[in-house]
Amino acid sequence: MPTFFDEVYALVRQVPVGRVTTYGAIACMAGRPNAPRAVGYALRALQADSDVPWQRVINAQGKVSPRGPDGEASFQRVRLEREGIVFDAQDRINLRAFGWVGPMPAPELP
DNA sequence: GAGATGACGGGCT
DNA sequence: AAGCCCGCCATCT
Repeated sequence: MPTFFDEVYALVRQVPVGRVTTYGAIACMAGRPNAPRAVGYALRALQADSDVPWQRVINAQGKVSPRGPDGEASFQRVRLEREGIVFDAQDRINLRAFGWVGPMPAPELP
C-alpha cells in the first residue's frame, strides 16, 4: 500500500504543464482533506532535481509559499514562469485561469 | 510516547 | 487588506 508521501508525489506528477494546484487540493485528492500541511512536509523532502513537478504546487492564496533561507521561492517562480504561468503585480497567480483541481473539476450543479 | 515543527487553510479581528 | 489564532496531519527529536 502506497504511503501518504507516494500518494502526494503521484498526484503532483499529474498536474499538467502550465497549470498549478494547491496543497489543499492535493491533500483532498489524497483522501486527507485536512492535511495540507503534511503535503508541504512531503514536498519539502524532495530534491530540486526530482521528477516531481513540485513547483506547480502553491498555496490557496495563489502565491508561492515562502520557505527556508530565501531564494528558493524565487527559484520556484522562475520555473513556473518558464512554463507559461503568469504572476500579477502582487506576485499572485490567478487560480481561476491556471489552477488545476484534478482530472475532472466541478461537474456542475444540480 | 509526549512535545515541537512546518512549502497550509479558514475564520475572526 | 493584513495579521493573528487555532485546528490538522505526518515526521522528527
